[in-house]
Amino acid sequence: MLDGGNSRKWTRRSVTTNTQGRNKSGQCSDPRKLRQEILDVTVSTSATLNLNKIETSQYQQIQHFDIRQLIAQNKDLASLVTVIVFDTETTGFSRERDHIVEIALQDLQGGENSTFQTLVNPECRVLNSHIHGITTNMVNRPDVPRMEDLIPILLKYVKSRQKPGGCVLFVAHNARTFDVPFLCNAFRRCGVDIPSDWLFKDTLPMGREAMKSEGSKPSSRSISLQALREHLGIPLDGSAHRAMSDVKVLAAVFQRLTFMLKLPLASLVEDAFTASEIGTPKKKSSR
DNA sequence: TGCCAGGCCCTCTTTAGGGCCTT
Repeated sequence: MLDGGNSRKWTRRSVTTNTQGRNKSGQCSDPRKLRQEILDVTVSTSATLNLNKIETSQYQQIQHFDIRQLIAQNKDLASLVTVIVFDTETTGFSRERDHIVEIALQDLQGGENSTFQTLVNPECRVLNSHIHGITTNMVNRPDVPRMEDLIPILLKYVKSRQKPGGCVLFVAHNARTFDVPFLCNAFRRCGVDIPSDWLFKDTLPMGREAMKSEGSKPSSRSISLQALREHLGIPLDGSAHRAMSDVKVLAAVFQRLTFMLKLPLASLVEDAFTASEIGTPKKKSSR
């Protein structure tokens, strides 16, 4: 159920989300319309956010989820697992100092509402616009959601894609040391826990393994997302280093890698990690 | 003044160092 109750106050400032790659300014004052627009991901959306802490906490109370128990019980994983490829653009590499400026998701089961994309207001200057083309002026605006505005929407969107009693497998390139720590820190700053039924899969070691299986020396071939895309003959759709464009590339790369490595869904899920397994940053080593 | 990201993997290796990957 997406509504989650009717007694909440709708007082947050207006924001703009965009679920298909284009941002459109504008506001919506009707909460019911907001709900409809957030889920209507085949068109650009604009929204006034009215979600409060109480609503967010509803998602934090998800019961502990143990996918390994389901595997042991030989449950039909295809009917339980939602695979979502995602990518984040940030203000830099530091998970502590830098912030997310764009996030995009694609549910691999496809169909209506299968993609979600939005810019994120980092509330700081964007100094690496030369990388992704996202400028300070594009995101430091009242109609672009801050992370605390976005999290309830994101939780709702993912919940809307989730299968009853199932989990979500989020896939990203370098997920373990980049996207997931950034996501964890963004949630932590907002006082929200990553749901325990969110699992994560990193395609970086998959790419390394696939190259190895082809006989390449590990050090001789790049396993960056763009290098894998070129190697696998996948066309670039949009600009590299924009979140949705990279998500589309990664979705194709991920499916090719699972085929090359003959990885069944159970294996993918079993090797996945949870947000709680992402440790706190270590002190810089002496080397 | 010193720091400025962090984890994984490879090798000229494991009591270490350096490159890759993400923005």
